[in-house]
Amino acid sequence: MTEDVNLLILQRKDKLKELYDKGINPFPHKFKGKCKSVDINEEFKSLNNGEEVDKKVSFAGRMISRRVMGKVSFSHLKDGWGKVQIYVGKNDIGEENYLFYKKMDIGDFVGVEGKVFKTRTGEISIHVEKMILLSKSLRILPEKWHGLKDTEIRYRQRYVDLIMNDKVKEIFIIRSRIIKIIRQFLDKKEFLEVETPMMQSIVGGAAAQPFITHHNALSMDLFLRVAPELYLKRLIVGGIERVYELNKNFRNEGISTRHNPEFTMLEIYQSYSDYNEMMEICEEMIVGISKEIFGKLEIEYKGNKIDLTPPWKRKGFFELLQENTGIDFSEKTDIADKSQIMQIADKLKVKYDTNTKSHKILDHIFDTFVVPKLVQPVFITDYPKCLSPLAKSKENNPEIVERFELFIGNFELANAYSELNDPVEQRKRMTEQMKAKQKGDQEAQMLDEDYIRALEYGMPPCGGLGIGIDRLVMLLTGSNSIREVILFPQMKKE
RNA sequence: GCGCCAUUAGCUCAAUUGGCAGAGUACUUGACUCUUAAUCAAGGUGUUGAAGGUUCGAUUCCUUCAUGGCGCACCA
Repeated sequence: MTEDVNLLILQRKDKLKELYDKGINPFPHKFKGKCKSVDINEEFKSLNNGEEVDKKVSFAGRMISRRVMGKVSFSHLKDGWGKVQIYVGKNDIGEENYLFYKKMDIGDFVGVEGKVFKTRTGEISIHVEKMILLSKSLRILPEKWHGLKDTEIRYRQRYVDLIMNDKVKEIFIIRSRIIKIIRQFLDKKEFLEVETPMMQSIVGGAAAQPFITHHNALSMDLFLRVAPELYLKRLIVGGIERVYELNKNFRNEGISTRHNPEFTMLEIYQSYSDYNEMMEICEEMIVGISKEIFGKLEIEYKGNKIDLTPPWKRKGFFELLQENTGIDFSEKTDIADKSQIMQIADKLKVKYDTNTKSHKILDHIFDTFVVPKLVQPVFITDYPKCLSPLAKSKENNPEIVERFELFIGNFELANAYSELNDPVEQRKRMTEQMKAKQKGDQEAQMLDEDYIRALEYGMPPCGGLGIGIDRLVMLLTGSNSIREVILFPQMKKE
C-alpha cells in the first residue's frame, strides 16, 4: 500500500506541525476520570429543558460533528457506548481556547470537563469549561449522512466502518453475547472447555482441504486444523466426560457469503449420550440464546419469519429427498450404485460431473431440491454412511448412520452424530478414506493411527455436536454474508 | 476456477448519442450566543481502478489486468 497524498491529509499534517510549533502535544498520554456516554445520558435524562446541574463531569471521545454559530458551538463526541453533545462557548473558555477548538478536526479525540445541562430542544449536553486535544486525526472521515457504504472499504478498514456505522458494532456485541451465553450454558451443564492443537500433523475430523504450514526447527510440515474433533474424542477416552471447544477452524476452500477460510466452530462431546441427546442440547441452547438476547423466539431472516419454538421438526434424509423429488428413496435404492444415482440425477435434471462420486451427486440432489425449502428449523437425520466416516451406524441398518444436520433459514447450522467408538470399524473406514485420498479425493481424511490407538483403549458411547458460530450469528443478526459477522474477513491483497 | 455486474473528488453519487468531468458532504475564509443533516456568503478540490487499442476527440466503445459484490463450482 502506498502512502496517500491528498490535499486534505496534507492540510491536517500542517496543522499537526503547527501544534508542535506551539508546544502543544497532539498525542497526550492519558485522560483521567472519563465517564461513559450512556451513564451521562442516563443519569441526567430527567433534567428539564434549559436546566443545568452543578455537578461537573469528565468526558472524552472522537469529535464526529461540529456546528459553529459565532460565539457558541456544538459538537458530538462519540465514545465506546454512544455519544454526548458538548456546548462550547467563547465566553466560557476564552478566545484562544475557542479558536483552538475551531481549528480541531472532525475525527480528533477530545477530552472535556464541564457541567451537564439540557438544551432548549431537550438534548443532554456538557457545558464545556476545559477542553484538551487527546489525539490528532490525520484522515478525513466519510460523509456524515450517507456514511460509508463501499463494502471493500468497510471490510478492509473495519475501523472506519465501526466509526461510521453503529449497526456494525451492534452485530459484534450480539456475537459476543451469543458466545458468552453458550459458555454459560455449557459450563452450567458441567462441560469442560479445552483447547486442542490448531497445528496438526494429521488432518482429521472433517472432509476439507487444509492449509499447510511448516515448522522450521522440527523441519516438518503441519496442517492448520479443519476440525478439533479427533482430539476432543481422545479427551473422552481420557475420561473427561463432557468437553467442548469453541475456537477457529481453517479450511482451504472457496470463499462465499457463507464461507470464510477461518471460521469459528463449537464442538461438544458428551459421554454416554447419542445424537438424540445432542438434538436436545442444540435446540435448548439456540432457543435459550434467542430468548435471552431478543426475549422471543420469532426471528426474521432474509425476509422469512422463522419460528424457533421447540420442539423442532425431525425428518429423515431420504424421507425429505422422497418428499421433494417424488422419487422412491427407500431401502432398495443402493446409494453406492453410481449408475442408479446418475439415472436419478438425470431424471431430475441435476447436473453433475461424471467423475463425481455417487454420494456427492446425492448430496447435490439434496442441496437442489430440499435445502431451498428448509426455512424453519429442522433436524435432518439418518445420513448415508459414506458421507460420515466418523459416525456410528444405526443398529438396524449398517448403511445409515446416526447423524443429524440442523437447517435453519436455508443453511446448515449444526452437524452431529453418535460417535463411532469401535476401533476396528473406525480403522476400516479410515482406510477407505485413505484409498479415496490416494485416488485423488483431496478432501478425504487421513488414517490417524494414534486416534485408533485411543479408541482401542475404549471410548464410551458418546454424542458429538458441532455448531458453526459465524452462521448462528448470521441467522440471529439477519446478516446476509458471513463477512458481516467476522470483523476482518479474508480479502485479497490491496 | 467459471459467469454476470461494479470501480468517477476523502466519502455518497451524477454526467444525454462518443463532444469543456459535476453536485452534496468534507475542507478553507467570512457572518451568526441553544444547534443537531445548523443556516447564509465566497473559494480550491480529480492519473474517471491500471495498461493498451479504436477515434479529430473516450468517464462513455474494444482488449487485457487488478480489486470488490453477487451467483455457480469447490466446500458444511
